[in-house]
Amino acid sequence: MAHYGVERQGQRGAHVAGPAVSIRDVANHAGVSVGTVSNVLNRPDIVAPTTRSRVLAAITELGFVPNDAARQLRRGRGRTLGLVVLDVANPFFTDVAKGVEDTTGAAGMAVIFCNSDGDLTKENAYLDLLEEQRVQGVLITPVDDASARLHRLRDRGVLVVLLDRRSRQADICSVSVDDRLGGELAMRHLVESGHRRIAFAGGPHRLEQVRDRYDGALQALAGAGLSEQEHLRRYDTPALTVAAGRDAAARILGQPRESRATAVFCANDLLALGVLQVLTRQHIRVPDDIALVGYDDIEFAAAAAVPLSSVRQPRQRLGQTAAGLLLEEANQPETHRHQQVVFEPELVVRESSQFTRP
Amino acid sequence: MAHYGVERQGQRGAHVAGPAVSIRDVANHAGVSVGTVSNVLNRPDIVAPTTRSRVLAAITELGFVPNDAARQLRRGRGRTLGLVVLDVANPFFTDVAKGVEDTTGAAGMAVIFCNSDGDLTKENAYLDLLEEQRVQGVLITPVDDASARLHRLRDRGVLVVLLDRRSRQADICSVSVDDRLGGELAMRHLVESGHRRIAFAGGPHRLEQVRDRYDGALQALAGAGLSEQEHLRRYDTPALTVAAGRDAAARILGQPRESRATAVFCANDLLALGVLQVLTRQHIRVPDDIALVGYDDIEFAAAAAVPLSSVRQPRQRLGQTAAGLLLEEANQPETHRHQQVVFEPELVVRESSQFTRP
DNA sequence: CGGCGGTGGTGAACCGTTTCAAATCTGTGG
DNA sequence: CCACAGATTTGAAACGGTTCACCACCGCCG
Repeated sequence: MAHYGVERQGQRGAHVAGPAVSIRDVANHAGVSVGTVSNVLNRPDIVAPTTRSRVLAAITELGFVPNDAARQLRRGRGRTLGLVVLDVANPFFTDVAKGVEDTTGAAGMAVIFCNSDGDLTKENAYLDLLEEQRVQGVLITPVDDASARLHRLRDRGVLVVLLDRRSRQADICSVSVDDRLGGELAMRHLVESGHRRIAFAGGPHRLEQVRDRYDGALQALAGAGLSEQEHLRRYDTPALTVAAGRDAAARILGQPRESRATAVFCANDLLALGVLQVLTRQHIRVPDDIALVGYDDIEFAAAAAVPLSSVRQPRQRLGQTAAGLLLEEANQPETHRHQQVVFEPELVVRESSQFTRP
Repeated sequence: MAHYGVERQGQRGAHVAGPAVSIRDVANHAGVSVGTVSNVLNRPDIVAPTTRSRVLAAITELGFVPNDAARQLRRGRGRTLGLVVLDVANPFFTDVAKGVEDTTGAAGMAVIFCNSDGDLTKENAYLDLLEEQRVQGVLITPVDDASARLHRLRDRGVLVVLLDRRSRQADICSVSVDDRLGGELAMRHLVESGHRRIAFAGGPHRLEQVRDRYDGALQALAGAGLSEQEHLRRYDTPALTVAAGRDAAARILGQPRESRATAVFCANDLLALGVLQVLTRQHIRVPDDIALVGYDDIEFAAAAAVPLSSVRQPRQRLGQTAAGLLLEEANQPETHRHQQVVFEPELVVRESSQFTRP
């Protein structure tokens, strides 16, 4: 697909780009010293009104744009922060990112957005990069535990806040959602709907979110007096994507009809959408033949072939809160206390799991 | 929703963060000069093997991490680049972003991801920020024309590549998809399927993408000898989101049955999903009662309630190509020639528009 | 009229790299 | 034994801001 036509234009690339104007040029042009210009920029109140306006005029006239690298070099730390997520293509994370941006944008900070893709190597590469950038801090959903690496970062002065992951150490802030509870809610709902052969699709189990949701599911089973071996079957996926969901569905449908699961709980909505896609394509009725519950309640869950039951998380709030904690720690280090914020998830029941078999 | 429990931990925030180790410390520790350390970092080949390894040892021993701000200050430009998109929450843009990341990551560059949200004020604020960061370049899908602003950027030495938008000026690279053609394909398909009352949902018309897709649709109509007034009706939306789509659907359904559109062409898939959601909820059959075509062919289009016909764009490739052009211009400014790459879209017909009325 | 407090403004040091001319070292051929 | 080329290494000058000790000036009080 996508043939394309390139149109070459005669324009040569070499561009003039006159030497950038510096604070020094502004000072000359306004007939003041560099220190004064700097003051106009940073503490306008301490410079006399007439001087100030003269400097400001020079600034606009010359089109001066301060060089943040220089500022940063002198001040020690810049005004950017890093956000490392597991998957940009997952709407869950883009919503979280929106929340982060809300908060940081208001504070005039820039976000360097990094996508680890669930790959430890990429995660590390990005952390290196962020450290070289001397970011104020990092908001991260780590691929695995990573606490050693993160503590090292901290010791070097980079603030760290865990996102969508509960911190085990009391000295690192974290903002998360109770995934065990979420898993429990979903599973209890299925059990109470009468399901006795349930599939859990999710992975990699390296991800704490996946493990916790699974553990929560187990707990719900146990709570109902049902055994894991008899009633739950795990279908591991290599990633939490639509494609992985399609694959898991194929495996589930590979089972003989009489022992096949009557309900599937997916570790996130992308998986669930993938599963759903295969089920509908094979004319398997949802929820009548197989019920389905996802996780995250992304916007597309409600718009799916069969509106998807899902476990809702306060995505945007997650991002806002995490960014807020980071900014607080950056700006009031004396009064800041590390904390683990844990939100509560909420089950949203839609058609994909609405009542069924006895 | 989302009550939450905070658990405050006794840990105070104040953290030691010993003074960052600099190239000077490394030099001392290794018994060489700073120049040599710098050489080890940047041109390892010109330093004697024994010295090199001694320096490298010192680096790891002290845990030295180069300060990019200082490097940038000296070199003039940093190793970051800005990406400004209209909507992070739109999978189209996250796929584009993935493409950008592929290319830049391989080149060891970081991406500062900015979300203008279709808001000119935010767009400008982000451009200011990127300029202060002295990014190498900016990949941007502008809210409106913006060429004045972008040229000013350019003149200050920031490379600019237009993304998903064709550049009118020959001196700026652009990577886009032929939106007129896309609109034409979609509309022709509907017309050929027999539809004679068609709705176009999209907006704001400030966005060139929207205008072009609409114009393409008009062209297809004209090509079939059908008049705009009689056969097409525009439903403007304030944004290209699912919510806006739901709203547009309500307006479309507000029409009397006999004059109501029998097909809807949406300027993007998010809108289409919103429309679809309302239609299914109101038990209006798709495509029998109303056919539907979206645009972008995001992953969720195929997994929708009724698999969505859509106009596919090479999203990831768009990002890769744009980033590639930028890097090329940055690294070989002498040989670089500005160019406008235009990809061709492709109509993907699915159930939402599969044949219908005579 | 001299001393004084306060307001504005100055200028040089410094942040951590890169870069480059100059210094030093190592062999080598004469 | 020396001049000389090539290979390494050195040291100091930028880069563009922020910061801070210090200076100049002004009006006021005693």
